[in-house]
Amino acid sequence: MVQLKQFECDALLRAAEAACAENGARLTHRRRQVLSALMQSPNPLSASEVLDSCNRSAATSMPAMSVYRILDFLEQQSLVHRLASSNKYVSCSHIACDHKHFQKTHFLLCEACSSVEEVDATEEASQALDHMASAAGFKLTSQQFELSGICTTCQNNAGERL
Amino acid sequence: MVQLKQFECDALLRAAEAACAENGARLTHRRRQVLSALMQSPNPLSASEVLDSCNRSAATSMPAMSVYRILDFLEQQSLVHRLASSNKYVSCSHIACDHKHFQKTHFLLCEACSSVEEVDATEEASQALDHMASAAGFKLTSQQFELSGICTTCQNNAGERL
DNA sequence: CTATAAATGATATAATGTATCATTCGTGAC
DNA sequence: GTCACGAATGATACATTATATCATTTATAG
Repeated sequence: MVQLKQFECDALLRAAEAACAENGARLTHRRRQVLSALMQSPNPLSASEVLDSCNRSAATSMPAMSVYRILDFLEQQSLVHRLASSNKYVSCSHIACDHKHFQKTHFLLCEACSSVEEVDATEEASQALDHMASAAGFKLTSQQFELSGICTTCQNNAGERL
Repeated sequence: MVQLKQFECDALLRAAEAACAENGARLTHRRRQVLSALMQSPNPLSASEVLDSCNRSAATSMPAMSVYRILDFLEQQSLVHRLASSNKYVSCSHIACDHKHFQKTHFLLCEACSSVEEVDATEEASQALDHMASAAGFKLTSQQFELSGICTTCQNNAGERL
């Protein structure tokens, strides 16, 4: 997950608008504010962090209520993902491309810098997990997991400090 | 995860007491109340559900504050686990045996009945996930994941209803 | 028995999320 | 254009969940 430059952000917002339109929904001003707050953040944001971010960068202040509503909306549109483990939100990294969200995406969470990487599941991993679950009689319904670790950057930083 | 009979519960409480003693900690009355509430529940419980459960089954009412404190304590002692995805707690299924918590345990969460199964990670799955993560430059620090699915019982129930 | 630290009780307050209804805005019918 | 309608937002109240703090009680060692 990388902080976006303004022109990249604009392009994504246009793509998001198109995605909404396909579903008969609209990407309103408020929704755009929330989505771009998430797109511009290098880390996942909680609802109130989104609120703060919106209120810092805009003239008219956003009601807290709206943030909750809009995050739900954006999640339904698959424009943002909710990370259950931290109850925070990230903008989807597939807004521009037309990945139709196979439900085989995982999130790698860096414990050091809190950055998030959205990765496609490998066949290998999917099968291994399915296999493990079925040994306990479970049939997995979701293949969207949140895995904790340390990202490349932070591994390097740790090395340098030694 | 199965609701425990009273005598099983007592045996586990004794084992838990011993585990605490090893760490120089005590399993007090209040802590015992909280732990047995979790052991007797077939599902994970939130902090306030634990509180309700304690207050239903005891004469003296427990302050809410204590529940938070005690859940933290029990988690440190590895007697209960916190499920990040739902922010609920389950009693550890290894209290009696001396699994020393290799950090290679996963939780299978049934979406239908909310029951939880604690399973050991397979080598296969561990490797596949490590491999997937390292392809994105991540080094996994935890191998304790929460996987959503449907348990055997609920699969069968669904079949019968058709 | 007493000093000490740990644990609990009690209270206040912060943080987060939901329910509800009035108002505004965008869109299509006319 | 403007009117009616539904969607979206604003505003308020409230419920739920969690933290901070300090007084009190309890267990244990000396």
